Amino acid sequence: MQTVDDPVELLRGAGMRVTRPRVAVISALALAPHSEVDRIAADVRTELGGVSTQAIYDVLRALTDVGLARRIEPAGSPALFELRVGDNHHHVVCRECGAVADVDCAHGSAPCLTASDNHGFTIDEAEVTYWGTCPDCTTVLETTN
Amino acid sequence: MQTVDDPVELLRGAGMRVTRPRVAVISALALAPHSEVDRIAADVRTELGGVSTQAIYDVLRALTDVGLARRIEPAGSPALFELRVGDNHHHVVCRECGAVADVDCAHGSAPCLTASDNHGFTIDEAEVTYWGTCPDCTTVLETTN
DNA sequence: TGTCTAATCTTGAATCGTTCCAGAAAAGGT
DNA sequence: ACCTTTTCTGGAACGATTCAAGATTAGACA
Repeated sequence: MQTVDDPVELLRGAGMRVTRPRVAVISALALAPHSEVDRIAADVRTELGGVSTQAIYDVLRALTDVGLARRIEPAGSPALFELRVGDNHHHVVCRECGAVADVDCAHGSAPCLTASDNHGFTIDEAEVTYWGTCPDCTTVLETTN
Repeated sequence: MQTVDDPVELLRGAGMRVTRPRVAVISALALAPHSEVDRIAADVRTELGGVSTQAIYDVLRALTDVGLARRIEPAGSPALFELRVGDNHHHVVCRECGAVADVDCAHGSAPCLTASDNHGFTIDEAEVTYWGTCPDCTTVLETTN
């Protein structure tokens, strides 16, 4: 899973131009999945020096458009990005600190697509967000009480 | 289902003050579930005249805090509100127009709480969002092609 | 029924995340 | 090397939401 594919390969494979900001963004996401834009921008700047916020947004949009990255938006959180795509996995989000972890789909490959009553909608994706408390925050809460 | 409980009763039952804006917001939500703040504000103003946007936000927060309303935030959409609470139901969202419909949980009462690997998280809710195309937009898309 | 106080509402400004715009820079095919 | 198209920069703008301070009001209690 943690196969950190060469960013250059990924970009070429998707028929995209290889630019420093893009490579840096992919590297940043490989090291820190579920990062928000600010975090990604900070990481990229650490590596490259000055890069405009706009460039980060543009790169992330380009990556998600071609399917190299995925954008998730848990309620109350800014957009988060990850490189793991195409396997219909889900997420657990910590109510306390916002930490996010991956969760493989519990029901197989294309599972949750079954809604009891779809109201005539054509459903193509089921997105599951588990809400709870992460190990760290659980510890803190117990200590506090 | 469409039991439009008396807003005043609901508020009293929750130990909340009964104010015109609150009653109007509840009425608006009863008639148009899954409304965004702007929509709710418009409906409330139609009924009461001038009400500040802030008041709408305050009322909605108060209602969600006591559990009379529920806030949902589909990715890319402003917050939506509904009165149907406590039954762990889910939503279908139209990718084209943003229309939202309710979907009863397919797996029973407290179902989706089972994650394959919870990474040590304590999970208390599973939120499912189905993405697809609503009947209206399906028709339009077919006509266009 | 009048008084009092905490809860609520108004007005207006501020914040956050994100997008739009126009021009400068640069990747990569020819 | 050159040229076209894509990408990046800088700065302004935007929508949704929240913050802050003071005026108003619902409802408990005398």
